[in-house]
Amino acid sequence: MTSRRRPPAGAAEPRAGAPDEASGIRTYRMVDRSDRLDFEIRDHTVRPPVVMPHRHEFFQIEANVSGEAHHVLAGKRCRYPARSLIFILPYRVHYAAHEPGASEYYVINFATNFLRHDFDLSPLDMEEASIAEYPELTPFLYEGHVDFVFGERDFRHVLALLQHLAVLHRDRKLGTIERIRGALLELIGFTVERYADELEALSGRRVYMQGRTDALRRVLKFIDEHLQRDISLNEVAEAAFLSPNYLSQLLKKQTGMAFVEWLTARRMERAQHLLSHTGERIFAVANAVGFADEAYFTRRFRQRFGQSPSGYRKAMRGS
DNA sequence: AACTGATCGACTCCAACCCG
DNA sequence: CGGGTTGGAGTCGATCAGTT
Repeated sequence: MTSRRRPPAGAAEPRAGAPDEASGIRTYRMVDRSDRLDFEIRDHTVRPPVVMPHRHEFFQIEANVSGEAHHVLAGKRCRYPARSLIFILPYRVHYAAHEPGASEYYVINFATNFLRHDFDLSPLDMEEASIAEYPELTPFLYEGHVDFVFGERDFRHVLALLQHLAVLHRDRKLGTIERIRGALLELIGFTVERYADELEALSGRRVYMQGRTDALRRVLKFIDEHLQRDISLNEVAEAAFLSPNYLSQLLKKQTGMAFVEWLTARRMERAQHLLSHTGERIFAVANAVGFADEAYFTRRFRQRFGQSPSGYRKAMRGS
């Protein structure tokens, strides 16, 4: 971001549960749903689930322990019986509905770079990730095509992992994050192993939940490649051979986010990585993710994550 | 070094329109 | 009907200057 003024939008930085007024679909951030910005697990006693179609910027795994339920993913009603898991990729419109008062369930939320520090896929590119390169994404990619329902014995293992994660999350110390990551990978890996045949067959047929236009793909690629400098809507639109206004609408429709919102989200994800894994000064981190003004960067960071960049760095190093 | 306040203009949003 | 464009009004993010 150089000297040019950078822009806003009616759809500013998502406030708690980003209101998408056009569609009524909200986009939640970790800070909206969790005290922690990296990982959270909670059960049905903590708070009711969101029962309206919504998206989030993070990964989500839901586990229905008992009781009738169903979930709706991208408008398609899917099974979600007792002893089953559902895996939700960032930005997928979905919701789960449980039988009132009768269901027991767990919800796990985790940030996009929680499993791998070097995770470099843009959220929308995740939908077409290779399962050889990103095996941990497999159940997320094929949610809606496979019902991840377990037998009693297998689910005992799943439930034990969930309970273990809940205990770890409740009392974090130095090293706990690594244990949480390990247990989470075990949960995902266990699921992938149990459904390996179906998942490999789907992967072989290159079945995806939804395709996106080439134009949008060009846009997201361009944004990711130029995050570190000033990018204007006009420039991106030109690179994607679209009109700026149409690009604005397209992005909103596909992601629920306005151009600057999306750009800032990607910038902040990269900033989080730099803060937790390098000793770069705040000024340098701000510059590296395209903010010429560290002050402004700090404010946007706090707005998004509920804490300052330095506070975030301390928290990450301490946990 | 990190953060806040005040200001201004780039961008979003929306409705109407074109085109195939 | 879906993909794309146009144009104007109002919003809110980027910046500079100042403070902690």
